Amino acid sequence: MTSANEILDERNKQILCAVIQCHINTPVPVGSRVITKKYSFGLSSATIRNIMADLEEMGFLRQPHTSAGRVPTDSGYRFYVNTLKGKKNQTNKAQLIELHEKLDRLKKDINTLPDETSRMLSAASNYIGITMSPHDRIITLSKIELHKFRKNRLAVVLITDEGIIKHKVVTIDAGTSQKDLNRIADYINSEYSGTHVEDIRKSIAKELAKDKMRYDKLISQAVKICKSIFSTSPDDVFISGLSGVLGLPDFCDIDKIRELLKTIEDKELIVRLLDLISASEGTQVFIGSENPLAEMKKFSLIVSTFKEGANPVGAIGIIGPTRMNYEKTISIVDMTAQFITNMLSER
Amino acid sequence: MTSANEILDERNKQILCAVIQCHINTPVPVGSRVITKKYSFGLSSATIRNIMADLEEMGFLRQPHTSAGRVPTDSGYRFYVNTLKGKKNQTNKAQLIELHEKLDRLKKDINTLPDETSRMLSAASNYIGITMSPHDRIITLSKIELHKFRKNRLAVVLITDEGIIKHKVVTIDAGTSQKDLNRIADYINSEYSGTHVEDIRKSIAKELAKDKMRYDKLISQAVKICKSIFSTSPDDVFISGLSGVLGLPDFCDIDKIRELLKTIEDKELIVRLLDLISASEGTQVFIGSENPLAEMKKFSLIVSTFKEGANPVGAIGIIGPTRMNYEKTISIVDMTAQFITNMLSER
DNA sequence: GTTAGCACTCGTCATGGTAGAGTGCTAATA
DNA sequence: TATTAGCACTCTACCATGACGAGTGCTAAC
Repeated sequence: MTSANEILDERNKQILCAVIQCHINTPVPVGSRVITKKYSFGLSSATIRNIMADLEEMGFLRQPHTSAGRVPTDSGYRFYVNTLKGKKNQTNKAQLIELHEKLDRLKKDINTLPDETSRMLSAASNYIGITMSPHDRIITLSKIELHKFRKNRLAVVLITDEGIIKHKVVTIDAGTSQKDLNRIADYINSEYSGTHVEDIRKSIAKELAKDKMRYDKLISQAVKICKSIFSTSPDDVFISGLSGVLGLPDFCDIDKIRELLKTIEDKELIVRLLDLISASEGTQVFIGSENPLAEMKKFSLIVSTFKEGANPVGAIGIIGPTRMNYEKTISIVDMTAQFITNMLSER
Repeated sequence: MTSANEILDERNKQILCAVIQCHINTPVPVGSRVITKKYSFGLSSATIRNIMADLEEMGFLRQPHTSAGRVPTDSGYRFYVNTLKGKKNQTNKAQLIELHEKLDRLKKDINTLPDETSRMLSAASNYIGITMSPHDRIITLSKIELHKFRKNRLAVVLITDEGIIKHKVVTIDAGTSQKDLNRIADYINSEYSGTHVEDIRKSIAKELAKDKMRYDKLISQAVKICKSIFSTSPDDVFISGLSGVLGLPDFCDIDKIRELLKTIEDKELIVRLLDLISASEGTQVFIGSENPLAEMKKFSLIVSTFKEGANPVGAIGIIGPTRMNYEKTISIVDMTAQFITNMLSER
């Protein structure tokens, strides 16, 4: 917040950051004495106490109970994260190299990439890694294939310019022959190849709205097929690192765990979340109550998008406790997104 | 175990079952008094106590500590489950109908069926539902399609007689044209259509072992492609109901939860498990230490397979605490497997 | 073979007392 | 005027204690 920058003088800012760093390292409320010991502000614990009382009044810290140390509030963390943005990324070089190596090992197949990436994210951060495959809005049809089997089943396979493959089984009129289907496929391919899938859907909807009778039976079948395959599905969300996060002292409460699991299990929710987020550019940080999802207001979320050329083709992110190592985690998410973007452009 | 049937007389069996039923209903050790109150064996608590001491000696019950009631051991549950097998399924009629309705709502698409089913299983049982799509061993190639994009990328799409679609992206020689690929696809389709995928893999391996030079470049490409797409992947495992299970008093221990999550997160493990299991017929019950997976020896597992004609095309199961409502859960798994088998044969 | 009765064991819960960490306030200091 | 030393106060965590209740095992009587 700029407001925080206005209210706080340099010294108070430094002490606030010190408190937060302390608390990120050790999951207990931090008292005035530890600050004087660990940092050399040249101030006594009494002075630190006064300042911490001020910071509490301003809403950056709070006391779990009287005569305990202080813990940061969401706005405290927010201030801290904002100061991080300003300064150059300080993440450990060795760690950086390790991350790069891990990323390099990811196969260059965009279809397995999300799963691998979410694993990698959780391993690197010790929090929960999530990835989402591209939204239809930004993927481009390369080819559609239709293959009939059984008497009235149709396998529809969609391949995009980005190398993404989607498939679906739909039911069709038993009368439709494979020859008809080939004609339909040819029609769609010639008409829509190179078009964004989202635009195809819109176009199809428009055609549907017009007088249906104007089209012959085949086209109406084609429209039906397209309509069903071009709908979004939450199958493309990958989440990992659940078991690891339970080791953190922040997750000692079983109800909190349940809440988290419930949110994460509902992939529709995560789709909505990442969808919402991929509208913006760059790496974003949501701290506790800032979280767009009500179910996640006790956790923090760091997300970014990766791109193919100018189009964002997917989102990645990390979910963790609000008491999170923001510096490290932000750089992991940021670097991963950039790395994947580069990787995709190299192909 | 038949050994139990030999050792135990009718009365002892009944009391053992009574203790187990009590404990399934309320998650506390059961004492001799509650047995006399809830059941009318016409025996005093003292007699029940003596019998319970006998049952403990025989390994069917155990005391968490002196002067606590008894809880069943794994062999206790095993005995109980065996008695269930004998008698006619007593599950609540209303529940049965509800289950049927839920199952009916599942779409008849074998590609979305596993996910939907696992959800349904967990909702019906309040435990964890898992499903696995068919193993290659038992699925039959209907058609393979090859589609080139970018300069050296190939989308391989596999459609089986069962209606299952699999896809993969592989890297190929940039020199291979779409025309060549069509020829390869034609070759595979003519040569292997109607063959079990597992057999195709074996055949391919054999051809590879022979002098490679005997085949022209195209065939060797084809072999390479087949080899890569016909490998198993753990993407076909669906798990749900995690958050629900945390409400159970059996999961009050955070370490136990972590153990469970770790097992479940590693889908390779689950693949191995269900693979192992689908070798046998019918509904199988694994109680605690009976579990084939070391990581799951604190939980119980009930599994079954569903079939397409004579071939099992997938496995379903439920994971829960050893203190599980076996009667209900077994019937849920059993019925679901049968229902899906019927559904598939109707198509 | 069954049962009543009794002594015994153990976990749970409420109580109280102590130690330690950390605060807020006040008065003294630079 | 800002800082600090000192002190009283508060609250938690921890431990020991004791009462209570649930449940057992054993014995003697039926």
